[in-house]
Amino acid sequence: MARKATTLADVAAAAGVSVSLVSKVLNNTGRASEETRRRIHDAVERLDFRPNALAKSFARGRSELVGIIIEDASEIFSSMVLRGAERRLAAAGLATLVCDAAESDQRRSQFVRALEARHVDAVLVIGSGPSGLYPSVSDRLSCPVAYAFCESDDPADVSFLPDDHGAGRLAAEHLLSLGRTRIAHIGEGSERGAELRTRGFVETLAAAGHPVEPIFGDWSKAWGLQAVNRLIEAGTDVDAIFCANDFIAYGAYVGLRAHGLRIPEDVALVGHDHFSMDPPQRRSGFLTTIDPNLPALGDAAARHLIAPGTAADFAPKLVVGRTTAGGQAAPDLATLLEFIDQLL
Amino acid sequence: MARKATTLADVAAAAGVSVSLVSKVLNNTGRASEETRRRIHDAVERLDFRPNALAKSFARGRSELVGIIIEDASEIFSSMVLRGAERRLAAAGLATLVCDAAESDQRRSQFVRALEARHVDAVLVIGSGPSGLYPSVSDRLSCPVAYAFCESDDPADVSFLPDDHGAGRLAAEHLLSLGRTRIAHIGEGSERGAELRTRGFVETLAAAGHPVEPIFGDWSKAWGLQAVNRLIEAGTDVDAIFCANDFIAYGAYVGLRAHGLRIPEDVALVGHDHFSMDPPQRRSGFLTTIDPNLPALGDAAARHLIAPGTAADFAPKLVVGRTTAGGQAAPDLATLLEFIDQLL
DNA sequence: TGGCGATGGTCAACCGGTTGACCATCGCCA
DNA sequence: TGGCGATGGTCAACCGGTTGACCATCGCCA
Repeated sequence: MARKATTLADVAAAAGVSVSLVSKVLNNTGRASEETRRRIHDAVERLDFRPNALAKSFARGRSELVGIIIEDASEIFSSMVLRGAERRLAAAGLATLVCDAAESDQRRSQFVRALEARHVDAVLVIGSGPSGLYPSVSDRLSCPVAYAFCESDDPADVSFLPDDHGAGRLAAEHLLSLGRTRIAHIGEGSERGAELRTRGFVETLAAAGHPVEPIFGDWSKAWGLQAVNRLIEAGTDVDAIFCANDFIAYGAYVGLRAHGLRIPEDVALVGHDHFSMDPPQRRSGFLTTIDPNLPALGDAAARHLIAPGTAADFAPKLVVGRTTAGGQAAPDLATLLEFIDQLL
Repeated sequence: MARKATTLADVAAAAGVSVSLVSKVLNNTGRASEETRRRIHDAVERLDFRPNALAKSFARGRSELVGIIIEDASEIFSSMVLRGAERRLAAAGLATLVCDAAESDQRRSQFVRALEARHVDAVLVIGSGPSGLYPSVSDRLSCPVAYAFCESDDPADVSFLPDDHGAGRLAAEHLLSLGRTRIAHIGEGSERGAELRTRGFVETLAAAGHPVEPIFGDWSKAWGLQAVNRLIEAGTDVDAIFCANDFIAYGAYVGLRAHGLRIPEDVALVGHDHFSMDPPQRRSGFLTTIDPNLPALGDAAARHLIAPGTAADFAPKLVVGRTTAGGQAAPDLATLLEFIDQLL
């Protein structure tokens, strides 16, 4: 414990060469004979030399640290983005300094100053979705900055947003591919992401000759239930529904079942988000849904910071479950129990 | 952007003093006349000097960085602990390097090495609850280490665990204070935390002359529902139930209502965890529950690292809701809708 | 045999702070 | 008037790497 760590100088002495040569050999720069390299690596091994990252950073003027400013780390979507970004950065040997700004201007400013002081190599901002513009912090930082899961209010900044329009299109294409034609959409009425999903969905269906009259509420299961009741009471004849998120879809499921409709035989059901809130692990297989691929979004933003220009795909993915897949066997007992728990 | 940052030397030149004096004045060490201090602070202001944290850390041999190894950052309980720890560390000017080990030995080792290389000042390990012992990493690190939300397998380490036994006691005391006497417990049968809650609950009631026969299942709403059915079908006469977590309590609520029982008039209901999984924000007011106070646990662990010996309280807290509080007005419409959504 | 490029290495400055040793000056007291 | 402690400051080494300039030696070719 705390025995003086071995330094480059120790290694140099042990190998009988200069400190600078050791540095060069370990960084694969400069020339050295095979014999000398071997002696140096031997010494490194014997003395268990691990370079002092602090000194290294200082000497290089690069901290090998990336700052991440996140508006709400406990929010599930942001945290997915964060997770994807962190993995990519860690793989590149970059550690991350995560700051939860908690929507506070003061905390945000404080963090920006702290990150600047620590000379981070780059900063990634993770916002709280596509609603509204994020106040740019780029001019207060002297390193590259990228914005993920939000759009900077400075057009010069690089922002990464999920493809909500594409998500809607994907849902529409899936339902069309199943031969459904009497299609409804239960949307959400206030957020930009929902609006884009609705547009992607409606436009794709319109182009295929199937006009849709979306109806709008909030993100809740209660709204999904209510919306289905409203559709059925109005006599609307549907064989497929796309819901703005999975909660709404769960509510819709209950509503459809309550009216004696079979899923997917009578009505195919598609959600969006690809997660159940019930115990932490994701469950899949039940609800067909669109996965917004948020870790890939974070990954793409991180890659942009590490190596600008690298192409990265973060398109939403269709996840087919039993609410659209036809002809599958009856659910087994475990699945059934899980499902009851889901609905409860 | 990227204009050469001002250094101590710039400030010293501007103030007409030596670099070392500036350093001493800014760190409040060493002596200087009022006049000189003023000139230095003026120069700092004018040149917008912000010390290079990288150089500072290097010179001091302290990184002002704390490593946090967390087994699953997306898990709600761990993340509460993390949040509490981060706030405390940030308040002390310490930035955190968070590593999500994802239960992988390899990643864990990798992180330990990385943290050691970066010369972090301390390391906090956040485990995944009181089940099992956490393999100590202290001997691979040359800085203080603390364990939160898990217990290290090395007795020499300092571990912080939630007081599950106290949580059970708290639930029992609350129900007793309401005059309930025919009390049941719906427990969970596999995890150590649940076991401790059960013991705290049962022991407290036994001491008060009210023996309890706990029944055990899993953490699900389905189990809560099933357990209530089982109790009622067995003819058990209860006026209060403590459930191992909130999910079970929700299920129990549905079961009780289905049997026409009023809550809290006929049966008082207490859960544990203090969160609803439905949309990210916590909702309260409905279910009486025990809050394990996990942010305070994280805070306490962080304080231990910053200033060992500091007393810190992280006892669980009783949160009284409408499932035990009697005599309150009927819920308003908004609450009712929220509740329906909760149950769905 | 003289010149030149390649090979294998050393030297010293530098990154930007911190810290202990040291020094000059001043006022006060004996 | 000599000595001493307090005041206000400077000097230089140090933290542990990195990097460009430079140098000696060697083999090869003209």
